[in-house]
Amino acid sequence: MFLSTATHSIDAKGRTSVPSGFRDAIGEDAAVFIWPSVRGAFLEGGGKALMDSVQREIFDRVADGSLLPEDAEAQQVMLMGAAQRLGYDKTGRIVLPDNLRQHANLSASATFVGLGNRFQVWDPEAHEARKAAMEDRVKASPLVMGIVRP
Amino acid sequence: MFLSTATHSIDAKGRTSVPSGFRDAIGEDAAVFIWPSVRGAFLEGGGKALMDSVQREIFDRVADGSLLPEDAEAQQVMLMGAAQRLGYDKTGRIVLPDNLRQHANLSASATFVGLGNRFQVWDPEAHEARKAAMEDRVKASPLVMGIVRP
DNA sequence: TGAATTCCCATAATATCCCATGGATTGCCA
DNA sequence: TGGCAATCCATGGGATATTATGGGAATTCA
Repeated sequence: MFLSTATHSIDAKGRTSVPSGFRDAIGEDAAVFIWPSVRGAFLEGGGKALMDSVQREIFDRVADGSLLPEDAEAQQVMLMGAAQRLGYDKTGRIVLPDNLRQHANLSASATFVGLGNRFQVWDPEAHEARKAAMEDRVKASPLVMGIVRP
Repeated sequence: MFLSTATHSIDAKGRTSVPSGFRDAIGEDAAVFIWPSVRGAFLEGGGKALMDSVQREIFDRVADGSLLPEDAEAQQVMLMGAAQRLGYDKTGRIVLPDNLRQHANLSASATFVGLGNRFQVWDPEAHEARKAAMEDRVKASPLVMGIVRP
């Protein structure tokens, strides 16, 4: 499970460390899958398990009629077509390709945000602003915590 | 799994490199299967596993009555009948036959787009236009990401 | 025999691996 | 509980391997 938030530096080679907790969540195949979000200037990602889930989810929805084949293909193009498999070395580092860096406006460092089954990568300042907005929204919505089924 | 997008040059002999990530996804039999799309000026393709899946899928749908035998044969003609098995050499290159090149209007380079269990091959500019359209479509349709079942 | 195709080698750019280091945290044991 | 040792983590730099691509030699086909 991808948990917590960590900011790591991006060195001259474009390398950055995947948070160690994320690596534990991924399992044996040492790689993350990252793609540009269609919803803003940040990256989305996960492990192999997430990619498999996405693929199955798209298939199932087309099969049960809740997603048009054209929409399914659009999502596949924007997700699978843009996603990169980034293997990390023994020290847990990936290299962020230029196109991903540019999409998220990443320069000296990157903020990894765990979201359970997936994670996001933000420019640190952009994430601060985003987080403030999220806090307001949470306060105005029905909180899950407190009424979770035991 | 076929992931990411890569544009590779087509040299004077008609050779182009299959993206290395695609080769990893294919396995031991060093070949891709490519055919002209019936939906537009691009190519569709995959590995041996995809061809087997397509064949089984067609069979199953005929068996459960959701596909007419005549339609099944039509699809077989346009898919199996048009598909080419293109083996790649030690450096990962295939030669794109003329009929495929012409169908997709390929000249100096080809863009490979991973779509999970399959991929597409586009002329680079055509793919840019297509991708923009896909992005609009994605923004207007229910996103799979974010609500993937854990 | 001529044209096309396949195979093989070369190369520059890039990505990957490997070792080293410092800082912080954790664990252990008195 | 306090302090020392060991471990883990993030990061830097250099060495190695891979990739994409060009060109030539060998082979096949008509």
